[in-house]
Amino acid sequence: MRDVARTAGVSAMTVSYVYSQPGRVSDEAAARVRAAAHELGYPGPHPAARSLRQGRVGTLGVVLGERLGYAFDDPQAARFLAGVADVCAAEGVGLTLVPITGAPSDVERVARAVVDGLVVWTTSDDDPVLDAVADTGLPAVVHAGPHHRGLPVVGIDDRAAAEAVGRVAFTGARRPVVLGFPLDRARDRQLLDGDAVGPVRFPVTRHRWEGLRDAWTGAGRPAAELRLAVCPVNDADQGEALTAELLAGADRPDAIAAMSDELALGALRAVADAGLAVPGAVAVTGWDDSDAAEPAGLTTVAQSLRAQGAACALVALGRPGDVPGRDAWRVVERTTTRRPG
Amino acid sequence: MRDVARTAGVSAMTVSYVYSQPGRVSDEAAARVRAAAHELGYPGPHPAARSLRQGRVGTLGVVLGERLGYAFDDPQAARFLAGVADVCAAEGVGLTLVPITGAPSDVERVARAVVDGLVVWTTSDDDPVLDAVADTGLPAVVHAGPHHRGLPVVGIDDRAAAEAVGRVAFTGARRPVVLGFPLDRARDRQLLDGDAVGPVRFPVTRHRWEGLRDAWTGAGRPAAELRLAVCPVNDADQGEALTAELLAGADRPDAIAAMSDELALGALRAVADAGLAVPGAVAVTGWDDSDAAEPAGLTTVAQSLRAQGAACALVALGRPGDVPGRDAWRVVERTTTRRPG
DNA sequence: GTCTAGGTGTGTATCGATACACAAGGACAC
DNA sequence: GTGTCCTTGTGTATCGATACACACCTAGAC
Repeated sequence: MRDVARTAGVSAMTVSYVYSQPGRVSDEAAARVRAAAHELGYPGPHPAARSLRQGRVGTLGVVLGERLGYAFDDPQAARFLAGVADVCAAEGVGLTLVPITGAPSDVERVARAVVDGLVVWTTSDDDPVLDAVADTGLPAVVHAGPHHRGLPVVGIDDRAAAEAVGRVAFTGARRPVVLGFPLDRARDRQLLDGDAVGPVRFPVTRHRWEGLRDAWTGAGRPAAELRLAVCPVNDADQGEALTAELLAGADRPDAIAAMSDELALGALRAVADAGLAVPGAVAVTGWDDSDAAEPAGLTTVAQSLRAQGAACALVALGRPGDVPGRDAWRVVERTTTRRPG
Repeated sequence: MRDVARTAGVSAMTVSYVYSQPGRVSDEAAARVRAAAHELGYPGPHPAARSLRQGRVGTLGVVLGERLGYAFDDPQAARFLAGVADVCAAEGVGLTLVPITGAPSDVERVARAVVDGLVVWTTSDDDPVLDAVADTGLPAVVHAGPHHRGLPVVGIDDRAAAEAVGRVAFTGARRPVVLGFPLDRARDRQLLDGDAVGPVRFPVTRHRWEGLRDAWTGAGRPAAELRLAVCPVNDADQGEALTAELLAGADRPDAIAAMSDELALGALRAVADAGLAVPGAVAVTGWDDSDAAEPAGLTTVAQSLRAQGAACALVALGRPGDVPGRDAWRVVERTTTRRPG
């Protein structure tokens, strides 16, 4: 920049103004500066230097607690991120996915992120990344928990919603199964009896599980009867495969409450492949009311991950608007569940 | 940082080393520094300052030429970005979506992006963002064109692939239609006769259109007979709606070559709804061989957007590895097209 | 003729770190 | 006793811009 200034015969400040406040400089001086910049191949102000001086980067960080590809593979994450992206676009701010690998160095990666704020996609209670986020001192927000060191949390009351949808899913059922997310970061695939479920480290998984269990035990049934099948990955294929196994095994399920529409849609495929009737032989519920839920007639919990993503983005940009409340959900009953009575 | 150094009774450099090269400092000094940092609430080195000094940010920029949400809405973009994200994760680098709105200020946004390299998702020939990308002087790469000021381009030979799949799609057809992407950034929805197609500004659209047209005229048919239906948005609903209109109109199509699997799957739905047989009454082809193509029996062009995304990321990180060649595609014939003869 | 206002240009300090070269001191060999 | 090496700490220069206050000059008002 100094060279440009010299060549144009002006001071460095004038060059700076040409780029940052074009009105501040006379047309003639600006023309000379631009000519000199072109001649010397000066590409304009260096972004990092500008960020340092201005104390503003112009980008919002998102921490996924998973490898980056997850952002585009997991449909729920993608819906959430689309909401974040909407706000970023409106505010003219970039969106940076902070790289996470699962290694201890992740903490370091968060600390190095060049961003103006951080959004954390829901993670486990014991994820060290949460500390790193809090340590940055940047405006930050956690989606759907856990609560950690006073970081704000945006999300619905998963437990209440789970209990409500559970009551619908388990109507008339005798061998119910929950098709769920991983319990902890090990992400093991497993099938557990309801009284054998150990500590659940992911708050979303925990709350939904507890709510569904409450729905079952609230009807006077023993907790052990409600089984939990854990899908390591949230996609329809996983849901289909696991459901197929369950249907082929003893104690064929007659009600499946899934923690996502993707898992539920996979379950529906498996049920259809097994030649069983829905909801007659097997009732199925999902979670999210994604686009595919309605055509499939899937009973589900409607919440807007996109709206939640947008709300998180606003909070992390230091401009909290209307944040959807913890009660921003409802059960949408369609045709994959039984009517009471 | 200076305050921390003073409090710990060491120099600023020692503090710096504690964070950047922990082995370089004695345990005792490091402990004092950490204590002082904790006491003063020093969050560790400032990322922007560090980036400025080191000349490295640790993040890769992606320019989409569309509003950010597009990244998560458009399935092709998402597949491509998943590939970019894979590489970023492996390299421990972040992924920044550069905000684009369609306004002239987009150029400015690219210039301000704090990144180490840039990947441009295919855009129109006249997109000013390309100039801005070249001006940054950062390592950059354009996916699938256009070629611009020597920026490297990664992608397949769309025209050759289109001609190949066109020959399959149009076998035995008399009223073929191309279900295509927008022609220019106006993104108008329209239905054109083959000889009335004006300049096509998106290279991908242009190449696929030209290839498909070649396939038709190469069979000795007049160009005007091949119609082009433009879908503003790449999703199944658009493909379905537009196909439904075509099927209801005069000159009911008997072959539909779509520029994406999403559009093709929508077209299949519309054909099924109209009670027509595939491929008997209507043949259909897609593009990409996405996950849904195989179960649907869709004939399509197989290419790996994910692999292309990964290759682009490596190039933009200044570490070009094996870039998939322009011939990294093939036609996968399934059951939605007719057999010749 | 003087005073005020507004438009332009400049200088200095600063944003917060790190690269690099160097110095001090101890351990060790011979 | 001295030469070498290694560990550990320090100082200085620098990365590349911008905020802010100030100086200058020209108009116009009265």
